Amino acid sequence: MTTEDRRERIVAAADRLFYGRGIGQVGMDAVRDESGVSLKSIYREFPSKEDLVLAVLAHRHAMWTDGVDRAVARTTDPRERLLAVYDFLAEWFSERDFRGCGFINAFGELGAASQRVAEAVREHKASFQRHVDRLVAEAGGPASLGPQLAILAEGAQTTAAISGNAEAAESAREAARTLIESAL
Amino acid sequence: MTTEDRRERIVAAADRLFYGRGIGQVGMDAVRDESGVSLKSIYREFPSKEDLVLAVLAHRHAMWTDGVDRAVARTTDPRERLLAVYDFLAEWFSERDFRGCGFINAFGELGAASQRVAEAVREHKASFQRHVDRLVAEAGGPASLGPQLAILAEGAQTTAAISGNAEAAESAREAARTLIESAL
DNA sequence: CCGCCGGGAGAACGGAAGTTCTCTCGGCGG
DNA sequence: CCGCCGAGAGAACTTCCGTTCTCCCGGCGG
Repeated sequence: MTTEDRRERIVAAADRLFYGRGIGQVGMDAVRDESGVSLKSIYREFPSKEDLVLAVLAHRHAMWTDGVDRAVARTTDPRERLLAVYDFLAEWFSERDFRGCGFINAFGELGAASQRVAEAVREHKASFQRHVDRLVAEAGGPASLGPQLAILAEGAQTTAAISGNAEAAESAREAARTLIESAL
Repeated sequence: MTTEDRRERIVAAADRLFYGRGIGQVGMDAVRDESGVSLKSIYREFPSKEDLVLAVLAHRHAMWTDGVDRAVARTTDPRERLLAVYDFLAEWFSERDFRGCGFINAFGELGAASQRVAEAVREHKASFQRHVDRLVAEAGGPASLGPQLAILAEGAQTTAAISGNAEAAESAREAARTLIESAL
């Protein structure tokens, strides 16, 4: 097993555990058991749990960005591309182990204690906002529309996580459609 | 000092600490120091930390509900009453120690570990949804509008918390206005 | 065949935190 | 005045967990 393999295994295992149970509820022992990599090797790759958390967030960011990109790429119509974001959310929400946005969860838990985590979360959200802004610009919408659409996406995530109703994505999509039509 | 006094002091202190730092980052010793009530008395009122967390959430729920009610009561025009929700958010976001929705934070941290906490958060959000639905009904809006407006409020909270820009409330309010006008 | 070394298993260490216990004091009823 | 009880101060106990260490094996170069 190569070093890269090990790194990926560790991050994938930690992601599953952190996301599923909450970061503070997961000990490094659990990461070892889930990944099959010894504590010694884990600590060689990630000098502290915080470093592992940051790696997990980076991994999640890549996955999320990929997912949105793929959904958006399914069409070329600028308006449909904007709405595709909510289609992606709908798919995500209906996954069996959906538990809200991992970044928001991490922020609520560690944002006050770890500046690095807080910064990673901020950057993730800023990146999403930039993406939405770009799609809005391509659709010829006003700059004020970007924040509104991003807020809808955020709200859908927490609503779906807490009340467990995946239809939040439909409501958000509907609202987005209204906002877009009213702005164009 | 009466028993009620003590209970309130404990809950108020715990609320400040839990909300400001995250629940897991606050020890019972810190609650003792902040409240000035001995551990023995704290544990007489609240048999476990989880019980204290639930009391804090109940307290927060009452505060939040009061705040929304007061903002809504400032006007009688049904449409303005709906928008007043976002005015309340704007005030809240600009408070110095705003750190997002305490319920969402608690849910991300403990939702998977504590069913009681998860249930309290769900009930809080459901209660807010009912409130919004009622306001929508009074304004003569369609049932589909309630969830959309609630999602906007949720999204504004996490957006404001993470990116630290209180203007999220303005964006949400703007979006809400558009949705309302388009639905009536 | 032999030694080296990367990695796993798991014990060990140190600190933090939830919970309980002991001791003490001050007020209040008899 | 005396004893009792509620409450605070703070130590003690236990468990958990982040982190490190020790021991051992198995493969790989000489």
